[in-house]
Amino acid sequence: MGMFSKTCEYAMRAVFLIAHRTANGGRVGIKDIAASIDSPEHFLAKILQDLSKRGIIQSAKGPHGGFYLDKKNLERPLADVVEAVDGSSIFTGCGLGLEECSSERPCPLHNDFMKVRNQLQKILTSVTIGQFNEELNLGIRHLKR
Amino acid sequence: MGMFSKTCEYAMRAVFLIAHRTANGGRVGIKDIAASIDSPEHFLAKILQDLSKRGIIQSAKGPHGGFYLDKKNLERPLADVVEAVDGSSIFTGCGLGLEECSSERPCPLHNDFMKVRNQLQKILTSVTIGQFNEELNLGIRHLKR
DNA sequence: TCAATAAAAGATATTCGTATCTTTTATTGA
DNA sequence: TCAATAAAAGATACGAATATCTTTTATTGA
Repeated sequence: MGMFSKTCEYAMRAVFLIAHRTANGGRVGIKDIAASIDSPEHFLAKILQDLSKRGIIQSAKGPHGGFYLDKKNLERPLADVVEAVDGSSIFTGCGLGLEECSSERPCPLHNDFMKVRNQLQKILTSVTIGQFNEELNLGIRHLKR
Repeated sequence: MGMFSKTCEYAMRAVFLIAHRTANGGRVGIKDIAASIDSPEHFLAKILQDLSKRGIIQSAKGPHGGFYLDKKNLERPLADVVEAVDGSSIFTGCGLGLEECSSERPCPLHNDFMKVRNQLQKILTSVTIGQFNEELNLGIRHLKR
């Protein structure tokens, strides 16, 4: 696996896609999303249900229903999605898996890993969900394959 | 999970411990290692068997047997351990899990993630397995809890 | 040669992330 | 009111990572 769980990868791709597709109003359905980001439909549905319950994305049932994002959520940092799905351990956990690793009681890699984690956190908190809408429109950023 | 698999975390802690314990000759047994890094003994045994087969660590059977490291392996970069266990995807993979993510066909986070991965790779290739022996002796670095 | 030691190897079990399928609930428009 | 739509919710399945236990092989020293 990469830096994040598969679940989290799908979640990030999905929120980017939803932002891109609904920035000008409207909603996008689960089938459409799944096809657009190349993810298993029913599995993604579970993930989006969860994000919806947490208020990170919006959803509506029935005809013309689907997923969308309100203004506030468009400006939300991607870190919120990651934290909702994978937890905050990616930002705070020890690289060697120690429970009590800290500056006072460091593992061999503590100092080095702090830098990596901080950089990662900086990126994920500064990137917003809606930030790539234009580049996705232009087709110079991709969410599948 | 964190940045690496649990298997990889155990592997890293184990090689640091073996280096620390056998730098001045001798060997260290699996029970001792497992207790010293707080890992399940039989599971760790499998991991070390694999590292041994790959030549990243040395082992000897029988009385006074155990695991150890030769001079060459002491100077090996930690990246070799990570790559042996988790593969190289941590250094090269797309943050969003895309197969064909590249500078020519980037995902939204491609540029940002390249920096993180490069920094990680730089750290893991510059850190050697034997680098922390002294600090482990002094008890200012830890490998358990 | 033999008994003790310790890793290697094999078999099996468990847990969790991932995935699929079915049923239910809410919404819409005719 | 009704049929169609689409997400929510529930149940189940699958596979890989994690973990445990047993048997085998190699080595040592007496």
